[in-house]
Amino acid sequence: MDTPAPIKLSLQPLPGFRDFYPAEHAVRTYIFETWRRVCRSYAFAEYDGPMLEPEELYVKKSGGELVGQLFNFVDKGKRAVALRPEMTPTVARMLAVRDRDYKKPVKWFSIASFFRYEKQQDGRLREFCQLNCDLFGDRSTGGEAELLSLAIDLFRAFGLTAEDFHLRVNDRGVWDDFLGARGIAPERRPDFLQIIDKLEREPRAVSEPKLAEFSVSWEELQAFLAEPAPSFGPLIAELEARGLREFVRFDATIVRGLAYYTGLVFEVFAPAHGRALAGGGRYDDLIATLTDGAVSQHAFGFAVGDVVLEKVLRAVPHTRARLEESVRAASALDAYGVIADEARRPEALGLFAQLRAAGLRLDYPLAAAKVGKQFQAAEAAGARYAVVIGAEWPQVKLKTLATRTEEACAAEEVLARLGR
RNA sequence: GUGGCUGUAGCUCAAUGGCAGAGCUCCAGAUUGUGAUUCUGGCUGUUGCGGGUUCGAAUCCCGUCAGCCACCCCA
Repeated sequence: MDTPAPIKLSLQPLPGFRDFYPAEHAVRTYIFETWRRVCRSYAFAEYDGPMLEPEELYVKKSGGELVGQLFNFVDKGKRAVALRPEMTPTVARMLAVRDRDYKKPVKWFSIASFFRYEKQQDGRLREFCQLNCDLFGDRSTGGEAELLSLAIDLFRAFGLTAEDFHLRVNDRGVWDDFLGARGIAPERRPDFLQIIDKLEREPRAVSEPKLAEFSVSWEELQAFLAEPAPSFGPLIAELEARGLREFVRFDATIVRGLAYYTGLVFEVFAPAHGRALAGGGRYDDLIATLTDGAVSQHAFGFAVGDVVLEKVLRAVPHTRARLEESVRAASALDAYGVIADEARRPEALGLFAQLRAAGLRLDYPLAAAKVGKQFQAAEAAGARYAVVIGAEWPQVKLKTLATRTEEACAAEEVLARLGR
């Protein structure tokens, strides 16, 4: 029996997890607030669900294969549980339980953390955040266009343009038709879609033999891909009416990896990075699957991850500038209180309390400090004004830091002068 | 899960087998009622961790952990 080695406490977060110090947290807040603003403008309502779910919820819908990537364990009640790897099964479950309580269509969004036990690499962590937007109880082209439009505006809101991203849209139905016309059994559809999904990443020499197993030749497939998409006319018209046509491209090779997608699928693609910023699709059968048929509801949704989005926002100069300006503005103080005469600290504290109660963001030195230091602190905090309290109380001085101009006024006038 | 590269001060890095260093940051002072610049001083290390080779290891070897990158997978 070995004596256990003394455990040295690591000060690092676990692999794939992140500490959010104020600078990083401010960036995350900028992203989250932008997401919220856009979602609300589309009349989507925010919800959340449990971070921990029965492992079964994820196994049931896609078989046992993904269990190896779940962040799962057995709890003290001997339950097999998993930290949520995605929101869709949770939101589908929530909708199924209270289906009758909500008028259709249901438009919901959430901003939440997700987990997967994988080796981390560029843009992939073990904990990450996602925005999820879902539309239930609607199967119209108008609803699909609405969600695609939301997906576009979510990225335009950060300053990204059609140069930076576009949607790649397809309908899995085109492959059902393709396979049906060739007499290929529906059970083999997932395997076939796998080949299509990897078409872009794998060389022809790899894909061609796989296609041969379905009696599909390389030339035959290329000819099919070259055909114009048949049934997207109404969707295109909807997008054209919103002035969003340029953001959308139809591409039959987009099938998305998830097993539960049934019809329209899409991803938001950043060509300069060769990466997907978001992905989603229609999953009309999932709710019925989860409830063993007790509830059936149309569903269409997508998710946006925070990691790749932030990477892209930092890489594009104008979105980077916007991000940095927003972070700076969010943390800047309205005023810094300078206590020039410690004998007046009680009066100063009283005034500062009033200013804060009025909603101003204000800081001041917690202990006696030289006036020079206090102005340095005011500058470093990005304060717009310095309120100087000294021996001349109840007269105070109000200094505009950017212009270095100073004026005297009565203490009770400060709030009005600061413009609130 | 597989492979490649990399781990030295809070950060960026130097030191190629011979005294562990620099810049930046941070703190203090020059400057006891006004921010810049400058100058001066100060703090900071089990060289990721463990073992091996050697008179001597940050340096060479083995293992391990972590990070980055590419696979695998992608909810």
